[in-house]
Parts: sequence; C-alpha cells; structure tokens
Amino acid sequence: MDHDLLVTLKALSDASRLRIVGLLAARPAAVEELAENLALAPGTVVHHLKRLSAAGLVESRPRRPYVEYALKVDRLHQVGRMLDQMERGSEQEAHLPGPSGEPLPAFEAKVLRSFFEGGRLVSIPAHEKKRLVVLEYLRDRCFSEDQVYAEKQVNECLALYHADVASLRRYMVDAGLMTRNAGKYRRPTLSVPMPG
Amino acid sequence: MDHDLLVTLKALSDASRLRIVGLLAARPAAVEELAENLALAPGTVVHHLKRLSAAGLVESRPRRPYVEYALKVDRLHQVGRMLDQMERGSEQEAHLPGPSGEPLPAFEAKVLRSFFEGGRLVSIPAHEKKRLVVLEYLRDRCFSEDQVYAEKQVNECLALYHADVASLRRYMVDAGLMTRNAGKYRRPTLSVPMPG
DNA sequence: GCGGTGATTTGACAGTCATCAAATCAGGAA
DNA sequence: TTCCTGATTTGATGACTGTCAAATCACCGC
Repeated sequence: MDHDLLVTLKALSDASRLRIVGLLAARPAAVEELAENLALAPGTVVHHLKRLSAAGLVESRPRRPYVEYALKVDRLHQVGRMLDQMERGSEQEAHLPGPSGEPLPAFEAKVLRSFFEGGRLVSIPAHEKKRLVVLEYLRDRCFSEDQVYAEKQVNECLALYHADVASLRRYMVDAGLMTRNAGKYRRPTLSVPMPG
Repeated sequence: MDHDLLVTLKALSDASRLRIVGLLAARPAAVEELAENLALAPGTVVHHLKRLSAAGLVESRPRRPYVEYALKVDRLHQVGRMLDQMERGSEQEAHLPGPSGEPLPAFEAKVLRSFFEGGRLVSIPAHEKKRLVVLEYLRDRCFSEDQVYAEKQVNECLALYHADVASLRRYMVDAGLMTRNAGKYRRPTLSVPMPG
C-alpha cells in the first residue's frame, strides 16, 4: 500500500511521463502518436508507459493495428486523495487498527500498543511471543500475498516503522513469516507451522 | 506552475523523503532526530530537507540549539488537488485562456486558435507577427518574472507545447522575450525594445 | 508461407542523485 | 577567547534511469 504510493509518485516524477499523462488525459493514444508528440523514440515511450502501467496509472488495449494506451483517471484521483490524507496517516497509525478494522485479540493489541509509538516501532521485543505479534503485524502492513519483493523493497517498507530493518528482515525469515529465495522475498503460500 | 508540480513530485518520489514527510506529519522535528529515526547521516537528511523545502513542502525555523523542520500541509493538499484536476488540465488548455482569464485582443486570439490544437502548438508560425503572439503566449505560460531558469528547465516547459523546443528557445531570445546569460535564462526586467 | 507495420526488447551511454565521511560553519556556554 | 553541539557544506562513489539505435517480436494482409 505504502509501497504502491512510492511507485506511483516515482512514475509521475518525470517530465516526459507527466507529458504523457497530459496527452492521455485528452484522449487515448498509440505509442507512435505519443512518440511523435514528445519527440522521443518509440522504445523510450514504451519504457515510460510500462512504468506508468506498473503504477496503475495507464492501461493498454490492442486496437489493431495499434495499441491504445489510456489514462486511468481513478488511479490519479486515488493518489491525489492519498496525498491529501497523508498528514492524517501517522495519527491513524497511532490507533494501530487491525488489517480490516476488526478488533485484535487482547494480547496482540496490548503488545502492539506498548511497542509502537506514533506509528513507529520503538524497539524489537526480546520475548519471542511478543516479537512474533509485532513481526506479523508489520508483515501484514508491508507485504501482500502472491507478490515477490526485492530486498530493497522489503527494506523500504520496513524502514517506515523501524530503523533496524536488517534485524526485522532476519527475524521474519527465521519465524517463517517470509521466505527468501535467490535474494527474492515473498509471503509463504500456506504457512501452518507443523511441528515434527 | 507546471514546473513546480514536477519539482514537488520529484521531491515526494523518494523513500527517504516520503518517510521524512511521514515523520513531520506527526510533529515537527530537528535534523538529528530525523537522522536517527531514518538511520541516515545528518548530511543526507539536510540534503533531503533542502529538496522538500525547494518544493515548498517543508519549512524550517531556528529553535536553539536545534533547527525545527515542519511540514507545510497546505502544499501537500495543493499537490493532491493538482493531481485530481490534471485530467481536466488538457481540456482547459484547449480553450486557450488568457493569462488571467481576461479576453485577448482579437488578432492574438485568432492566431492562437489557429496555431494551437488540443493545447499543443501544431507548428511555429512563419510570419513574424504571428510568431510573436505565439511566443509571448508560451513565455507567459512557462516562465514567471524574477526567476532564473536553466536551459533544461526551459526545455521541459516548452516541450509541453511543442516538440521543437530548440527553435522556440532561439526565437524567444531573438525576439527579446527571454534573455540568456551564461547559460541561464530569465524574462527581461523591462523589455521596451528601443530602436537605435 | 512472405512483407510490412507498429510494438517491444536489448545493450550501451550519460546524466542524475542518494549516500557517506569528513570538513566547515554558527551560536551558546564556560 | 576557546570548547561544544548541532547544522550545513563538500567531494567522492555507486546505483539508478532516461534516452537512443538497433534487433526482435506480433500480427495482419497478400
């Protein structure tokens, strides 16, 4: 979620891409059309469109013999709203809501309240049971299922909550909350820790 | 205006700076405080704060013995609104409104209508009188007085309207609409072209 | 099947920039 | 004045990325 915002802002923070968004705001267009308007090579335009697409700002559809790229205005509005609410973000995080607002079990709520302050993790719990609560909470806030994360991305989101991202990463992997394969991280498909 | 949006988006499109914004959203803070939370060197934090400041997102105030940096929420909201309205941007430009909405003299209005299409300059007028109308219009939309622009910035804004930015730049300078000094561009302070 | 057109991918290059360590500055206290 | 603390500047380095030209792909009509 937070990570997506970053991706989207990065996508919008380039002159050429902003111009593309401006052009697509008027009407959908093909790659070559954009390339001509922007005085850029088609390959470059494709590169930009891919970034905008990864940010959910643009969608493509075959329109033989062209490919029609169109702006997804909803996403733009979403980003606008996110920025508007960013100032509230930290206050809300101070409430430490559960994944979908439902109340947390008492123990977990207590642990989270005592280890978080102003939306940030003040220290990593030494007791394994408490640590697990914190780690699981962070994992849910940072990573979605069925997505692969580079170590850099993992660090980026964890850093939102605590400076020592290396420890958090290691603990998560050790606890089986995240799996690491060839430098890539992901949530385990079905992690029911079975003893024996 | 458009240029400021780019600067601001660039400022927001970095993980560290987003985290800074998040921290400052909770409460104002000093450089070292931020540096510790982010696990970054103080110098690096200052660098980021300078960028955020240039984007108008942050302001600083001496708070001996510290320097207090605070978020300017208004600016954040402004950006959010700009993104919301970006989709309307091109439509509005299609109307080619004057600098502050007042009606343009008939001749200028006619020239602009015939040389612009969908908010873009379709070709540079060959006739000097018409060209001047177009150039002046573009200058007003791109550059404010009392500000110095690098050539790159000049190109960025002009490119929003026409691919051949080099010609536009040259014509503007030749016509005295912009002055160039040591690679830097600016609007002439008082440009009353006096013959002789 | 074969060309042709438009889209995409690839490899290389250049410019930008985040980051750090270390040097420097600024102002209060001793 | 001379320290001390915190902020800022500087220079260097490494990573990222926007850009292009050229190669490749995908699909259509012949």
